[in-house]
Amino acid sequence: MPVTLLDVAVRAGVSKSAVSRTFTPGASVSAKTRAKVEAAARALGYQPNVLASSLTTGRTKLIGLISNNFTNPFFLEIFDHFTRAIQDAGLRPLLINLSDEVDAGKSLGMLRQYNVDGVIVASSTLPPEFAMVFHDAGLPVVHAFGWSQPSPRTALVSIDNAGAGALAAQTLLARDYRKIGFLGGPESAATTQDRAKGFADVLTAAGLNPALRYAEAYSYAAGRVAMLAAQAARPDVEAWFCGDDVIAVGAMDAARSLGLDVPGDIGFLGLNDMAMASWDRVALTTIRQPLTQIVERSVDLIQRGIDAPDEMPGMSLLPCKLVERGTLRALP
Amino acid sequence: MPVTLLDVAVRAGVSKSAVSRTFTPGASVSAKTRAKVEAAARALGYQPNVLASSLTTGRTKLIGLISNNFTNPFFLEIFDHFTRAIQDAGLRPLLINLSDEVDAGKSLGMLRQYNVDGVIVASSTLPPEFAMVFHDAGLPVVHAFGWSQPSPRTALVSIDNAGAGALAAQTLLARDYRKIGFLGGPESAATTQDRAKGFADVLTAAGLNPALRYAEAYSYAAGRVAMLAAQAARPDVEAWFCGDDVIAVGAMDAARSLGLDVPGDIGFLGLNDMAMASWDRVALTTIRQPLTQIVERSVDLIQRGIDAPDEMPGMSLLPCKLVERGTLRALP
DNA sequence: CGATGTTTTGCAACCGGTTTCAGGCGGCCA
DNA sequence: TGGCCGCCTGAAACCGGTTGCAAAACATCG
Repeated sequence: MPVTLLDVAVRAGVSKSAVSRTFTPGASVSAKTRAKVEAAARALGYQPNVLASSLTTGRTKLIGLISNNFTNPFFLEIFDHFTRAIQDAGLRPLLINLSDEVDAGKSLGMLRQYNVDGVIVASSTLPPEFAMVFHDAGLPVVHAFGWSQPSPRTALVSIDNAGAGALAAQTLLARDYRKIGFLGGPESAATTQDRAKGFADVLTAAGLNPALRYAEAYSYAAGRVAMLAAQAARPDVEAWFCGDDVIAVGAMDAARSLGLDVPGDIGFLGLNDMAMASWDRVALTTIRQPLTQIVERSVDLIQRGIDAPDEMPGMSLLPCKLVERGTLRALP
Repeated sequence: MPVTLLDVAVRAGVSKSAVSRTFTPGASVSAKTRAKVEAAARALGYQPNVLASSLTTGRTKLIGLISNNFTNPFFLEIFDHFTRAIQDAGLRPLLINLSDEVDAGKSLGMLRQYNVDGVIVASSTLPPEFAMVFHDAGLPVVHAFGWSQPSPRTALVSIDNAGAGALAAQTLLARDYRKIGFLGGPESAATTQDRAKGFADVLTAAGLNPALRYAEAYSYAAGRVAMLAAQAARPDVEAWFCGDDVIAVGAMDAARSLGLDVPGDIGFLGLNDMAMASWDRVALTTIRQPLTQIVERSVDLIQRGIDAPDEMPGMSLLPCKLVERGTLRALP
């Protein structure tokens, strides 16, 4: 049923090679032949079969897009941007939902069956070793939203997590908060640790001693229970920097359920700037991740990795920006 | 670099065919040969190349997953379920983000290049004709969350939209609302029309005349502006049934910005039951779509379509259920 | 033990492309 | 007009698998 290269060749009265060359950029075909082939191809509605050509070229234009975060609404925005950027680069995303799987080997197996040209790991909770597995298998890989190690062995695009933590601390200090806490995502995630460190360093330098607490997941529910516990343990804290917007919302709802007013009695600062942070009923003051740039840079790096597999992996740490809304008290 | 079938054959001391047959369920191989091959394959870490085999079998185990809704948070849940269900069925999702593209031909071209085995269209705003394009091209297709036509020509899995509208109307009537409105999604979407009709039919039968209004998109912002306009035109309405949760939240925020109390002055009923509907600060009374079942049924139908391409397309309309929270006044 | 029937096996062709290679053709120059 | 060169072209091999077919191996039975 589908029309093949041979069909086009016959109709155009040329060889298979001629047709193939017509569709291969930079190949040697005369203008006359090309015209005949293109006419025939158009008449027949020919679509070259990427899979067949991948056999000889070794290129599928398939990118494995791996994530384990299908519950945090910020990731819908991430997927939106990633799928568009991948498509616009002439590639196609093969999506892998890890759920709770942490064994990269299984994903590697899946992706190798399809000969993907590269892999993008979009996750802030997976360890660098996860991405390394693909690297070791010879696949170009970019870890987006990952942990900024001193000398990363895979390409990495992320925010400067320590910098974001520092910005958060400065933001709270500037608003005259002195009893300050950090409510991070899962404690095991290195991104969380970086944020905590950048945050704590600034505060210690200011002679303060921040409370440090962690939610068990990047979710509303986890933020809620973590804040209930935090309020029991540290009711003195006046402002919390949360490692994620959705955790922040959960935490704020917990605070309100205890009769506290935001930002009157207690302040909250988020991280990400998800779409819902700007809803009236949320109006979360937060630190924005430069999502568009992270995605653009990731796709750019993956393409580089495909074109020049031997180049050193790149690392991009992008700066964050404060977005002022209504969950912190005003500047004095 | 990657190990091929031939490598395994050489190592096991058998022919290519023997190796191929070992990995083909139901093929004729002796236990002895199979053992040798499996040992060799294991030792070499062999992964059969799905793409190469697809050349002869015509099967890629690739499913095109198409959507144009990457901003409605409910769709993150949908993607989560779909990607998992597709993976669990031994298939892989090739994701296409339509953005504003409405020409199915372009997607068809992309997907044919990869010889996908089937297509799932996950969208409540795309017309049935969109899915038909794939059907006409000979590809199994399922339209999930689509419009329930009397005699669908492609497989369809969706809620009973008219039924959901009727349930909404009954819910509002039971709570003694009499001035009632419908704030739907895009007016051009047939799903919206079905919901409006089911809703209006019940109310007309009760001697009432509902206000009908439409938001321009399934988004918070669209819900907000639509409600501001609605309040200007129909300030008498006491309860609105919104065609989507996120529209409902936008509408409620608009109402609050006008000084109205929910549910004291005005009631709201949503549709979907997205995760955030249960957040304290939302607590939206809404009609739940049976997401898990819709996804399961869709994947089931796609597999049927692959196995028996000539069968009649199936249609599944699943019932919805009311989820009571805090945005409607209590039952009398 | 030979005849017959049933598995199992390898060869070779094929899927839809790409690419090497040798030769054909036309153009240019002397 | 002949010779040389460079650009195009088609034949054929190949990518990594699958599968029809015929022969080999094995099992069964009289």
